[in-house]
Amino acid sequence: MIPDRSLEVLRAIVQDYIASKEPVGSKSLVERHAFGVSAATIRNDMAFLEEEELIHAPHTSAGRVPTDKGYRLFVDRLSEVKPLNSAERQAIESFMVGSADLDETLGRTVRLLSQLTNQVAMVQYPTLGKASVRHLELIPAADTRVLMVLITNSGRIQQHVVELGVNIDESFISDLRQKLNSLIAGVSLVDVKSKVKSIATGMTPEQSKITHVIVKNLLEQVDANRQEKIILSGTSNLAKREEDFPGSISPVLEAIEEQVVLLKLIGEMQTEQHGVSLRIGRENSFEGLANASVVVSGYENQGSEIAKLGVIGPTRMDYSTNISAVLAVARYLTKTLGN
Amino acid sequence: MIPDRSLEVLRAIVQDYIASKEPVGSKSLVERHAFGVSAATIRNDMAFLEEEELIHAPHTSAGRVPTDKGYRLFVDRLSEVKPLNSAERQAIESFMVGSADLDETLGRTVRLLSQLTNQVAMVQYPTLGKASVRHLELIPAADTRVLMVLITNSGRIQQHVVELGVNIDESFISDLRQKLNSLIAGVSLVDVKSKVKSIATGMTPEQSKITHVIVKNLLEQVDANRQEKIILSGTSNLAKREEDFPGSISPVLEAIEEQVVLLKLIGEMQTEQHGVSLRIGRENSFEGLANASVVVSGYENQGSEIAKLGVIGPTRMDYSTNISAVLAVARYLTKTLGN
DNA sequence: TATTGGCACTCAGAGAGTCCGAGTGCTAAA
DNA sequence: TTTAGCACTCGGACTCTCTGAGTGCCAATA
Repeated sequence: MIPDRSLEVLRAIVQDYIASKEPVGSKSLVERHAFGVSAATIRNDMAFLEEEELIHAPHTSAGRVPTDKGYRLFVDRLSEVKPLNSAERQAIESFMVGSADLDETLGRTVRLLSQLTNQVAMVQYPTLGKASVRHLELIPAADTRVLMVLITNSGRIQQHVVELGVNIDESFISDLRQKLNSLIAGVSLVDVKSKVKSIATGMTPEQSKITHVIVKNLLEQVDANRQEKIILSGTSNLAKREEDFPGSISPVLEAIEEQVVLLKLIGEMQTEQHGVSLRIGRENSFEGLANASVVVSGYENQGSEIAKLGVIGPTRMDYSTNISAVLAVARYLTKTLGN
Repeated sequence: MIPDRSLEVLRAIVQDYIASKEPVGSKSLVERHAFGVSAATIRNDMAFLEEEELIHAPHTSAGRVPTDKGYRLFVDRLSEVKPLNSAERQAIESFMVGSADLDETLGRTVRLLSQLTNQVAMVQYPTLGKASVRHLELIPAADTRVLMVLITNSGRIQQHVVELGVNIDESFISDLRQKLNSLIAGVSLVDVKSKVKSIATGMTPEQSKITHVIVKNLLEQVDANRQEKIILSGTSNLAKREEDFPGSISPVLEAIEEQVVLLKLIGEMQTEQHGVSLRIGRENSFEGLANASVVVSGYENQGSEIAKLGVIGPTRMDYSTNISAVLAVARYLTKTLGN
C-alpha cells in the first residue's frame, strides 16, 4: 500500500511537472505545496515512489518526472474531473448551433475539440460496426444462383446474387439458411466471421464447397458495412508541443495519418471509469505513440453508443482538462444528434 | 543579362545545396563540377549572383544558399524535367490498378504521390466549376415521388428522392425530363441555375409547382457538388524534413490543415510551363508557407481540367523530381478516369 | 578584359575546461 | 518517523580557444 502522503506527493509532482515542463525536485515541491514536512521527508517519499516506478529521475542530480504508471495512478485515483469554465461552455454552445448535416456537425465537433484542448482531436464517424445481424435470407434464384439478402438491425438491407457454379439443392440451401441464422442472428457484425468459421464441419465435400462460397459472399457483405472513418483536426498542435516528444513528432504524425491505426486504436479502447477511456504512453500498442496519450469517449444516438471521439497529445498533458473537454464534447454531440 | 557561366554556377549551387543541405562554397563547387576555371573566378560569379539576389550568404564566412528568386530562375530556365525511373513507373502502375470508385481512386492517388515524392501530397476533388451535366434522369418511384439522378461529366453520380406532394403524371415527368436535359446537358454546373430559370413559363400552375420542386432539388444537387475538398497524405514527411523549416513546421501544418487555405492556394495557381504551376517560398501568399514550395498540376477528364493535385515541401526540394512526379501522377489519374 | 594566385580577414561551430546549483542519498540526532 | 546536516553528483550554462571553410580584394597574368 502506498501511504497517503506519498500519493499527495505524486499528485504534486504530476501537477507541477505538467505546469512547468521541468523535472521537479524535493525543495521546490515543499515550497509550492503545504505538506507540513521538510524536504528531506519528501525525499524519502520520492525514493519510495521511485521504487514503485511511479516516478523516475532522468539523471542522478535531477528532479523527478512521472512515469506512464505514475500518470495512470494519477488519473485513476488522484485527479478529479475539472468542470469546464463558462468561456469553454459558451465556446461549445456557439460552435454547435446551426449544424445541418452529419458531415458538418462532426466537422465542427472535431474542430471544437481541438481548439478546446489544444491537442489533436479526432471524431469517428458512426459505423455499422455496432450493428448486428437481424436476418439472413437465401433465395434460390436460378439454376445455379441464390439471392442473398442481409438485414441488419439498423434497418439496412443488402442483396447480392451468389453464383454457386453447381445446381441448387433447395433443401440443403434451406437447411443452410436456418443454420446460418441460428448462428448469426443477433450477432454483432464484427463477430460474424468468427461465428461462421466452422460451419462446414460434418458436411459432404460438395456441400462444404457451396457453403464456403456463400459464407465468403456473406463476409464480403458484412465488410461492406464497415466503412469506418475518422476525421482529425489540430494536427499542428503537435508541432507546437514538439519538445514534449523526445526524438521527433514524426512517428506520431505517421500513426495518426493512418486511418487503420486510429481505428484499431479506438476500437481497442473500451470506456472505463468517468465515461472515458485512456491510454497513456506505452499502454498504446503502437510504437509511434510511446510518448503520446489518448483520451477517448463514446457518443450516442438513440440511447446507444454509435461511435467515439477523443484527443491525442503528449503523455505530459493536462489530463483533468482534456478528460472533461472530451466528455463535454461527447455529451454535446449526443445532444445535438438527438435533435 | 546574366552570363552563361554564372547561370551554370547557380545551377550547380542549387543542385549541391539540395543534395547536401549545406551552404555551398566556391572551393567545393570547383571540386565537384568541371567549370575549367579557378575558385577565384567562381567567387566573382557568385558575387554577381548575390548582387542579383539569386543567392545569399547566411553569414559572412559561409557558403551560399539559393534565394526564392534563385530557385525560381533555376526551375524556369535551368532544370530539365527528369523522367521517372522504371521503379517509379511501376509503382504508379501497381498503385492504380483496380481502383473502383472516385473516392478510392483519389485516395490511392494521393498516397501514391506522397510516397513517390516523400512530400505532403494533395489531391483536389473534381469540382463543380469545371464539371458539366452529362445527363439528368427522373424516375417515378412511388405515387408522389420521383428519383432524381444527376450524372456529371466527371463521372460523379448523385441520386436523390424528391417528394412532389401530388400524384405523378408520368407523361409530364417524362416531358420535363426531356426538357431539362435539352436545357442543361453539356452545360457547366455553374450555369445550370441560369439555364433553368424560366423553364416553367407556359405551364399550368399545377405543372409549374411540380417543376419548381424538382428544379429546386436539382439546384441543391448541383450545389452539393460544390463542396470543394482536398485530401492530403504524407503529412509526416514534413516532420522528417523538419530541419528544412527554420523555426518550426507548425505554421506549415496549420496552413495545410485548413481546407480553405489550400483551396485558395490551389485556386490561385494557374498552369504555367511544363504543365505545372509552382510557388516558391514567399511567392505563396500565406505567411506560414514562407519556407515551403508548392507544385501543382491539373488533371483532366473528357479533355478538360476538372481539378488539381500536387505536393508541398520545403523550398529546398528536388524540383526536377517532384515536378515530374506530379506531372506523371496527374497524367495517370487522367488516364484512369478515362476508363 | 577576364582570369588567377595570393593573402589577410571573418566567423560559426566544435571542443575543452570551468563553474554553479539544484537535487540527491545517507547518517545521526531529535 | 521526521529532520537537519553534509558530502556528492552531474547536467547545463558559460567562457575561451581553435580550426577551417569561405570570403573579398589586389596585383599579376594571359
